[in-house]
Amino acid sequence: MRLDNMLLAEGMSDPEKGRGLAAAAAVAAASGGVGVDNSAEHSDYRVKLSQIRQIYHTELEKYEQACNEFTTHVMNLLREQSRTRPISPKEIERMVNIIHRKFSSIQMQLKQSTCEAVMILRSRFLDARPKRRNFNKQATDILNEYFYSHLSNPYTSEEAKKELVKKCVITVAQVSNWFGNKRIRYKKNIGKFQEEANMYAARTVVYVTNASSQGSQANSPSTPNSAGETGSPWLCSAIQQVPPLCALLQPNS
DNA sequence: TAAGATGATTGTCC
DNA sequence: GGACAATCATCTTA
Repeated sequence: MRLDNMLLAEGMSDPEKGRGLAAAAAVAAASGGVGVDNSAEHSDYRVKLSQIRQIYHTELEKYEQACNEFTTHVMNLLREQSRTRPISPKEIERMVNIIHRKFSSIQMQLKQSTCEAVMILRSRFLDARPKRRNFNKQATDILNEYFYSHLSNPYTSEEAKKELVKKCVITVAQVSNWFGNKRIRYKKNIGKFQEEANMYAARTVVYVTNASSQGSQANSPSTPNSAGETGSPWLCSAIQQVPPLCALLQPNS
């Protein structure tokens, strides 16, 4: 019963629907007019689902035909035997029932295999984790600028997060992930990030200098938290191990 | 193609 | 619930 429900949910119970979808999906796939990877994958999924559906119905028809043929064959045999011994209608009915039970158990196996195939297909196409994409250069730049200009306290407030989300065109979770990864990787290997830190710190210095020379306050990144700030535990454990960076980040440098 | 870089996930701690 | 640390999975580069 559960198998039937699942097959019904996947549209397996309607052979015509299967053919129609298969044709539509095949046309979509062949035309190449699929806008995004996702829908391309989904059309591939539909094509494969339709193939499974067709195989299922072909096999089902075959089994039904075989069942009928075998039943007829056994009936004929019984009729032959009835010449030599008396065969009651009950006995014939019993034999037919046995045959039908056998074939329905085979059908059940077919349904089970079909369900398994559909589930594998689903897990491969629909439930699969989306592929990772690197952020674009601009987004990485913005995130790095914020990180290095807030080295003394590289944590994002809700507001800053929202702003970074807007600027980088990524999600809040991605911003949080990025900062989480960055903090850990920076701490683990400050030496490796020194050059990068110097570069972004220099950028910030230039930016702030330009901004102040124009008589305006720097507004990007939001609420710039002077990187030269002292007293932060983070600063102590991280930035102070990079003397050139420290020098660069001194307020009066 | 291997190694390194990087975004995402998971488990743990506070 | 957020931060951290370890790890996974994928991408990029030499």
